[in-house]
Amino acid sequence: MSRQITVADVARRAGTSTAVVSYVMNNGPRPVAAATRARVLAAAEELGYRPNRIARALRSRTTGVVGLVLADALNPYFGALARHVEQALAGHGRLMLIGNAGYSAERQRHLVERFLEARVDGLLITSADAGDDVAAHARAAGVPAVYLHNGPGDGETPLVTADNAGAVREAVAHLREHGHRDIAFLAGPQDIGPVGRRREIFQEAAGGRGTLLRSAYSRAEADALIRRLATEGAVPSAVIAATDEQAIGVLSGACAAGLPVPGRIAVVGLDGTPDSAHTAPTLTVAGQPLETMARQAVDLLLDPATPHPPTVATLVRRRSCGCADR
Amino acid sequence: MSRQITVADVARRAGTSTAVVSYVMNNGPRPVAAATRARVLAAAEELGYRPNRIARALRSRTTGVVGLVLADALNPYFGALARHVEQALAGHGRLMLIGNAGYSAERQRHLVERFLEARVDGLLITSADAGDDVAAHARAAGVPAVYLHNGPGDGETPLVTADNAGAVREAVAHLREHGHRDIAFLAGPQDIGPVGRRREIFQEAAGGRGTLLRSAYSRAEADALIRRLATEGAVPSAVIAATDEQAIGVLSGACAAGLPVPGRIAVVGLDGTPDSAHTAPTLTVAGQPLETMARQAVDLLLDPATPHPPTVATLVRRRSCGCADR
DNA sequence: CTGAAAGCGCTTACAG
DNA sequence: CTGAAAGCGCTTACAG
Repeated sequence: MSRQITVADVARRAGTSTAVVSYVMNNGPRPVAAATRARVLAAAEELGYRPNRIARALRSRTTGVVGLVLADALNPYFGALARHVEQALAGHGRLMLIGNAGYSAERQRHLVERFLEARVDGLLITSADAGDDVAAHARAAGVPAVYLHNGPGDGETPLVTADNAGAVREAVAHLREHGHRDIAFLAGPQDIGPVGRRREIFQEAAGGRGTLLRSAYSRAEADALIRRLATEGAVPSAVIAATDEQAIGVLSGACAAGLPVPGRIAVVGLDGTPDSAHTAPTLTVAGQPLETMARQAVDLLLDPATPHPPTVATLVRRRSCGCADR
Repeated sequence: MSRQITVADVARRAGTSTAVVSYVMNNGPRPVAAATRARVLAAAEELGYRPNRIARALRSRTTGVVGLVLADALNPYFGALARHVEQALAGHGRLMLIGNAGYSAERQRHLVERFLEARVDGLLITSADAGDDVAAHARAAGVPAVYLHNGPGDGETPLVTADNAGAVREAVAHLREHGHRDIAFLAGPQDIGPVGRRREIFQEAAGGRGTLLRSAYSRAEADALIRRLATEGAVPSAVIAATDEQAIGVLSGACAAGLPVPGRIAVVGLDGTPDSAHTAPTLTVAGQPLETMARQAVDLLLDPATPHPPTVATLVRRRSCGCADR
């Protein structure tokens, strides 16, 4: 691998200056005569010129890279969000640096610091807990940030949230249509963040009649919980899980314990992850518009003036609630 | 946000030169007197100095960033691989640029080109089809590349694969232990790549006695296939799915069609994704060592001399094959 | 052990 | 419309 081809090489071959090469490669900011432009393009092509984004970034102070710090891409809720964020960024010609913080505030800070060193043009934070306000850190460095899913909500940093209230209310109303009066809510270990809010909203919507269950936000823990409830004879007839992960765990736990879904226990999730469409039985969800949320967050990051109407959850009737197969 | 703090600022405050600041920040390559070092560190701390990796990269020709091009992070097999790759890279202090090619050879080429422009230190390719040899493109640019999961296998670019043969054989042997004689194999639409090889190996292992089924590598298609088979009365008593995605689709399709798993149809997957542990019923898999594969690929990328013993699949007995619950 | 200075490959005022 | 040259913030020979 010989020395890399630079603007100087292209300029020489095209019989022009490096400035003009730059103007051609970037379509601006100065106009270039059509003939000159053609010569430059030809020279670049012939030499196999590949612009060095690093040099460009140093000079222009913009890297074209956005950093996404997220809790855990293996959780399909975050994974789907990440996927849609990448797609939205690609639509704007941006590259994505990704870092999983794995529910650790320290690792989250570390990642943000590394991303700032890498001079990302912006930071997207999709975190499980809003432990400390990492966006403030970014802002102090002059880097715009947007929270997606969860944030301190102090109005300083834009925040795109799920429609927590709408999702819970849709789920409760739908289960009532199926005749359920005593609905259980499977919350997380503590009521923090947007998912914590879902518990509050549930208790409002249920008018104090609901049972409260708790497990970690994981399939394994929700699965174990249902098995335990089965041995104790304390299985509710309907459960709304704060997250799809928990709902899926309820499904596998119910299966293991021999509890028919939805016959013995109806289940509804509140995320609307892609996974929910292919469980056994298929999972009814009050689904969040994950793609819209991701796009909105990206648009907001790239242009803070973007309007961002509140997200709205939609009920997706599948089989776990008692609806018939489509 | 005022002007950014540079090595020059730190040097001035520490009463030394920028060279020394660099030596201190990088722990080399020249030694620095302890007292000087302390002054530099103090100055950097006081000024809130944040090294500019872009400038560093331009000069040192190394960015500390690795690009991962993968088929689709929403597929848990690729998603888990990506997660483990990131973890392995983080262990080496590297950042990860990620791009989903989504089964499009063109988008894959585009991503590789963008990553090369961004001057990644290396490229990891986890692709569904080895359409064209993008690693050759990287190598031509002087950037090392490693294929993970699938590659042209011409020996030019290192390749870390799953243990396809081992997985299929374990699955067949185990289903035989359960008394199954006629085992069906759910292959992809065509037999390409490593997953395509699984079909060949199956036919060897089954001694020509197996039924061949086909569907896209997705939950939805496998689900639809099983429902159709149910209406036709052509459901096999045991099926090995080429991918966990398909196996999970079989589970949801069987549930929808009222076919008990494993009673009416036993199911085994060949990936060992995290998802397989929490299906209903839980999915027995001949699992691939995804974390080891990811780590190996990263080690190989960073140091081509790393030994890489062949991966070995392990049978994980769960309920879908007919084994009792743990 | 330390300093002065060149140079990585671009972009962008500035001057023509 | 085009060119000559400065400068982005580092690292690294080179000289002391």
